[in-house]
Amino acid sequence: MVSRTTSETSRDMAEALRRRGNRVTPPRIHVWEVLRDAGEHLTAEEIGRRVNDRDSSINLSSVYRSLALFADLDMVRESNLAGDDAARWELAHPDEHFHLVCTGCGSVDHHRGSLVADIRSHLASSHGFVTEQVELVVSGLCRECHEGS
Amino acid sequence: MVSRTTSETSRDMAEALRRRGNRVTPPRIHVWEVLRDAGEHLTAEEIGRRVNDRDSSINLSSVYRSLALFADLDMVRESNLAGDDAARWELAHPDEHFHLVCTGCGSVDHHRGSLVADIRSHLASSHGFVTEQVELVVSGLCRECHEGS
DNA sequence: ATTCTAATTGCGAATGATTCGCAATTGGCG
DNA sequence: CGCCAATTGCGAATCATTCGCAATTAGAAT
Repeated sequence: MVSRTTSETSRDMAEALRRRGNRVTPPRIHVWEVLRDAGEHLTAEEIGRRVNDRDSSINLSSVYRSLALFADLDMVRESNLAGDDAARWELAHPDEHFHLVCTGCGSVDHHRGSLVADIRSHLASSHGFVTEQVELVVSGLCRECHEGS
Repeated sequence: MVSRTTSETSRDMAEALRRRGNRVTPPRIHVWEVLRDAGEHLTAEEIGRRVNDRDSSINLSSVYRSLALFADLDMVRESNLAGDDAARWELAHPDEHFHLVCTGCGSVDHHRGSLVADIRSHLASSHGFVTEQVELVVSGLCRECHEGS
């Protein structure tokens, strides 16, 4: 069963681009596939490195431009993990999640659950606030680091 | 009734600094008081401007250094509001809150409530994750902008 | 009060992520 | 196959934040 809300395949990605009048170009294809294969959130720099492993002629600027475009189309998501300098990117997922950053081991866990939806409904009912995006980053100690100390 | 957990007065701030062996200097005093008087989150640049209104000899670097020190002592809090470039600062408050950023009018509301505590306890019980800091920024449309459209 | 010394400052230069301008290239419709 | 606006590569520009370092200063000791 293929989801139509997320463009899981490169083909879907290409369609999504063309539908909006954007071209399907090597930088975009590679950025997409790198993000796809990584599964995790990557720095623009990391993405650039991996893209260059596939095609060394692609410039970092184009990586940034591709990411900006995909973000605009809600196909990738940018997040700024706790007090960090560089933004990180990942494929957009329909089910919202947030990040658990462990200050002990540096691991970043993707936490899925109803929390984000709860926040959304809480704000809607109590504040008349229509949520567009929830940016939630929790830092602390994961179970392993906590028990180990 | 004066809170002892937050150093509400400049005197308390001075004590807190000296207790840790830090000096009480003009940059620190002014940064503190500007933040205190503003009540809201300000950019380092904005803080610098206001500090300079009081003492034009104070350098922006010192503003940054003061902020970093206060943040280290948990006396001010840095937050990176939604997809923004510059960080914003405010006095640390013992009761946790988060920010509601309206994409319509640009207003930033401070939302107090149990949500942050809920997140904290949820993660502790279901994930064994000991929360240190919760960074939550919700963007969307506030009631006024929502109704007005 | 005066002295001493490490902490702190002001200044300007460095950094590092991200963006921009622009001429050269190229996707994709006809 | 050819056109032409969209896109790229490249290098320079931004912009917030940080750093190095010599000069200044808070505050403990005298």
